[in-house]
Parts: sequence; C-alpha cells; structure tokens
Amino acid sequence: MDKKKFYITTPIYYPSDKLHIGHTYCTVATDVLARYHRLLGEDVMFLTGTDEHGQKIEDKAREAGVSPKEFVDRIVEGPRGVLDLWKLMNISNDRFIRTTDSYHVQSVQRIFRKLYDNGDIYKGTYKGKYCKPCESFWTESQLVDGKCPDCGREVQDAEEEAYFFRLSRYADRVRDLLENTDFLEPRSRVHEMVRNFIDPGLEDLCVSRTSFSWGVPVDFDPGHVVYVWVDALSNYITALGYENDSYHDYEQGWWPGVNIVGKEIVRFHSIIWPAMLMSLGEPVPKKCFGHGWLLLDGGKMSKSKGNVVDPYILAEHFGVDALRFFLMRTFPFGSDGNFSNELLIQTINTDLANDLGNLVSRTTAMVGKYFGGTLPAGCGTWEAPASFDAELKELASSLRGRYEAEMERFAPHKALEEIFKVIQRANKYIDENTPWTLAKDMEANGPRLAHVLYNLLESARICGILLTPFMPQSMEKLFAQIGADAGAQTWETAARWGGLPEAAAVSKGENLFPRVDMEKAMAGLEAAVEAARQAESGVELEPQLEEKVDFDTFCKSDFRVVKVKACEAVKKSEKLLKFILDDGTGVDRQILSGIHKWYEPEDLIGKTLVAIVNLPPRKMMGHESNGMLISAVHKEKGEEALHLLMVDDAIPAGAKLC
RNA sequence: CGCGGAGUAGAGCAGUUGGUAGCUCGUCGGGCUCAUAACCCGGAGGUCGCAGGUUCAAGUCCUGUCUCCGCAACCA
Repeated sequence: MDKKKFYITTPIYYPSDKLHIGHTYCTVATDVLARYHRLLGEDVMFLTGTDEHGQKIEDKAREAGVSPKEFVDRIVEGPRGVLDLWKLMNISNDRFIRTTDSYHVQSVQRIFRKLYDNGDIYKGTYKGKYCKPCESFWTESQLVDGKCPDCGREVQDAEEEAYFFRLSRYADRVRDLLENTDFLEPRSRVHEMVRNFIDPGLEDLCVSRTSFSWGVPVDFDPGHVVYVWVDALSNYITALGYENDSYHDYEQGWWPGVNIVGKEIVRFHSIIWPAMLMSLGEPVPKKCFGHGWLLLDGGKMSKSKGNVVDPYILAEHFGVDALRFFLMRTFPFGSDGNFSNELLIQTINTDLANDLGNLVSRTTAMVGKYFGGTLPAGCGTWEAPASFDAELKELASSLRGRYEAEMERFAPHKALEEIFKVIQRANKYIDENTPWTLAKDMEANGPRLAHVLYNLLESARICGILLTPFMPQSMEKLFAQIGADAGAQTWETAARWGGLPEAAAVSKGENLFPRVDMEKAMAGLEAAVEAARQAESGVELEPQLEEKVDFDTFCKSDFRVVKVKACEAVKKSEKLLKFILDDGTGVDRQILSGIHKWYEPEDLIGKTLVAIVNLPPRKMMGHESNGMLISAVHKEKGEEALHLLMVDDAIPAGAKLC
C-alpha cells in the first residue's frame, strides 16, 4: 500500500543578491511543514531552488565582469551562498532546482511550444516606453516622472515583437478557483487578487522578450527568450520530471503540490500559474499559501535601505534551532511581523531557556539526584491521582490533536502556542508537587516522587515529538536526555500517554537552550554586522576625529584649485612625484607628493587638483615642496588606497575652496 | 473615490463563526529553592483610532471619518 504523497515547495529565489532573513523565514516555514508531514508518516517531496534568468542578473553580471552563469554560480554555490545557507539552517529539501539546469530549460521549451500549439500563446506586439541608452522597455507605471527609472532620461514609444499568453481566456475559471475553493490562503488574499486583477479584466501576458538574451531561448523563434513567468513557475513541475527525462515523479502522482509563497508573488501563483496549468491540461496546485513579511522598524527591509538582516550572523550567534523557532513562534504565518534582535533574544530566553530548557533541566536533574538516573518500575501508574496529575495528563495527551489542527491550517505559530501551554503547565506541576519536599522522606514518598517525575518526562517527550519539525537537532538532544528511544519518538506515541519506558535512562546533559545575555548579545551582533559589512566591501575607513577644530583655525587653511602643468618622478625616490602647478598667481608652484604607487606622472598632466598652499615650505630629497595635494584615502582588503581629489576642469586655477 | 493591510494595557502582539478583553516583556507584591538568578501565585494598568448604526449583546457586522504602512508587472 502506497503512503500518502505530499509535495511542497518554496518559491525559487532570485539570486541577484545574497539571501536575507525574509527568504530564510519562507524556507524555514516550508521546511517545518515538510518535516511535519514526514512525522505524520507521509511520503514527502520538498523542493526549493533558484530563478536564475532575466535582465537584472544579466546586468549585474556585466557590472561584475563575469558571465551570468558565473555570477549566479557564485551566489548559489559559493561560500555563504544559497546552498550553504540552507545547509546551515538545516533545510531538508529533497531537491534543488536551478532554472539554468538543462533539464529545466528543455522542459520550458517544450511547455512553451505546447502552449503555442494549443493556441494559448500567440505572436503580437509589445507596446511600451523604450529607453535607448539603457536598451530597456518600461511600462507606463514603471516610469519615474515619465522618464526612465534607471537613468532618468526621456523614453519613447516603441514596440517589439513578442509572444503573449492568453490569460484572458482563463479569467472565469481562475475566478472560480479563487472564490469558490480554498486554493488560495489566507482568505484575505483572495479579495486582493479578485478586486485588483480579475475584476478589471485580465490582460494577456507578455511571455517573451528580445531585449536581452539571458533566458531560455524560444526554440522555434531565435532571438526570443522565454519571459520569466513561464520559465520560473514551471519549475514546480519540471523538477518532478514534467516534459523531461531527468525525473519521473510527475507521472507517479506527486503533482499537485502545495506552493508556499511570499505575499508579493501571490498574484503570479494564484492567477498566472493556475491558468498556465489549465492551458496545459494539468491539475492546479492543491494550495497556494501567501505568507507575510518580516518588517524592520515597521517598513520593509531592502538592500537600498541597508537594513537587511543576515541570517548567517543570527544563526551563528543564537543557534540554528533557536532562530528557526523564533521565526515560527513569533510571527503569525500569513501576516506581516516586526523583526527585531531584542524580540529574538527575548523569545529565546522566555520560551526556550526559561520554559522548555529549564523544565527539562530541572526534571532530569531530579531524576538523577533522587533516583540515580533511572526511575523504579511501576512509576507510570498511581492509584489515587491528584487533580493536577489528571490535568497535566489530559492536557499533554490531547495536545497532538490541537497541534495537528493548527498545522493543517498553516498556523505553525498557533501549534507552538499549544505546545507551550503544556510546557507551562508542567512547570506549574512541579510547584504543585514540591518534589524536593517529597524527597526528604524517600521511604514514604519515593513512589509518589517517581510518579511525578515520570509524568514530567512524559510531558517533555510529547512536546519534544511535536517540536521536532521546528527544532530537529535540539529535540534529538532532548530525547537523549530523557531517555526516549526511537520507538518513543513517533507521531503515534505523541497522543498516547505512557510512551516512555518507566526505566528509561535519564541524564542531565548540556543545557538545551542557554540563556542569552541581552546586552552582550546586542553588542556582539553589532560587531558581527559591522565586520561582515567590511568583509563584503573590503573597505576600511579611518575613524572620524572626536576632537573639534574651531572655525577660525579651519579658515586659516588655504585650499586652492591647481592645474598640473608638469609632473615627473623624483629620481632615486620610490614614492615621490614632483608637480609644477598653476595656482592662478602666474608664478609656478612646486609641490612634491608621495603618490607614485598609485599614479604615473604622465597620467596627471593637465588634471585639475586641490592643494593646500599655505603650508610652510619643506625639503624632500633635495627638492622644495610648497604645499600639499589633497587626496582621499581608505583601506581596501588591508591595502592602502589613495585617490587624488580631481575636480571639474572648468574651475579656473587659483579658485579658493571654502 | 486605484487595491489591500494596520490602528487593542508602558512596549510588542493574539483575538476562527458577535456573548464576561488575552499573551510576552516591563512593573508591584507574595511563594518556592529541584532548575539555566530560572519556576509558581496574585495585583495594578485598556471606554479595543474616532463618530454613528444593526443587535438582548460588537474589538468582532454595517456606514462614515482620521492616521500609518504596503502594493500598483518580476524585492520572501
């Protein structure tokens, strides 16, 4: 008998830059769901990957002076790249697709042709605004003040030949899918899609381009590349072997699956993607879930704001499981949440250290202290249970049901909330029983004490099982500490009180989740972020001076624009260049400067520079220097770098700087 | 009137189908000492943006209004 198949995907990320905490959030959530379904005993396929084509990658690669493939290879496979990040975050994906993989390219070409053959792709003209210098098409709405958003220059009306997908044909069926099924969740996104895009009328979609070449070529029309949607969205089925021979899972019933996506791409996944599948005659996804965003200071994080959060640094500081847990526990999946380091640390301390970690720590410590690590036989039962015995037992053994309900409706944060109610109840149970009092008379109270501790271990075991999808590594440690073997870690036993053998070997190990010192951690994070920033750019800057200079003193420095009339290397000197300068006085000024390492004299003749001219004269290597040329200096990858201040040649010699 | 979201205790957030307003942190007081100065109990603190309306009953539905934020063809 075949196990139930469960296929789940993340979006494929666009590797034009390093991935940040937002991508991590999405992938961790999907990983948790995948692990949850494995725990249920289902056959799970979990796919993630990268979307590597398009103009932006082409541009970025050109800037970096490498080929597009080299560029994406570096971000995907390079150090601290996408693959490294998912490995670090303990992501359990079964497959990783790159849209540059040859099997995917082949499939996309076949899909494109299929859509063309059945009449849903046709050739038309793409009308837009064209910026000649940038060689880019823009839509009306992309323009900034009617001008090119990249360079700010005028754009012209232009047309290019392009292929279009007959999206309009599927408007009614997509509307039905959105409004009358639970395909798209959360429900609030349905209104957004219908009101925004379907009500006004779906327009056909441009699905090819000729303005750049980094993409899947349309095999029957050279010069055209398949535009992003057909290319990217198809990944969910090409990775299963649809229209290719690399895999054979599509025909084995893995499709349809669940697409987890960010809210900004819900549109493509809930309208275009189903329409494409309808046109292909294939089933639409089981589910499209659009989760919310992690905001920073109430706004979105972006490279340009310089406020992106680096998941690497967080995981290194606090541990992968703590980070995974925080992301899933703190933010309602489906709506936006405000990320902050303080919140992260607070969550780790409250939930993981104080509640869960401490519960396990005090329980295992007592089993060790009072019973040498092994509870006596018969400790699982008690003839006259107290009311709180029953309460704890009831709450813990019914936890799986509540947890399952929340996980099924994509509410991992609610599932965790349920688990922590049990953990809190267990901590309270310790107070109610005061085991340390019982331990004073082991002869009389030993059996009762053993029963109390057994109940605590059981509670921890059940919570541990249900937390496994969230924190796989830490729960392994927990199981080892409470002596739960593989048989006591199953989904089945999570709903059955008494799954832990009475004589399990309990040992107090390392603290599962150490408390984090807020102040120290914040300082450490800041330093790490700064170090990462410098390592990335390799630029080191001189710290700014604390000491103030008064205005009058500053004014005494006479800075002038000068023109280089002649420049030559000083003989026998490694560094010195001798400048003959026009300083506007009509009398040549001679200045020496130790910059031969960065400049050849002949390159500087005719340049317009800046010098301070009222420094006292000074002799260098037998030549007199009357002033100093002004440069900008910094360190790059440990090396000193220097740039002479060069100003507009239109400025006359002798002009004063003030 | 482009679309959507948010406005709930000092801070950060929950509040499916309308029925006594909850959580975390902080704060005040108490208990306990097994444990990671952790745990447990209790208190103070909110007229749920504002104004109307429906209802026996509204944070929850309807109307209007103010403020903030996001989206508007490729940023999870």
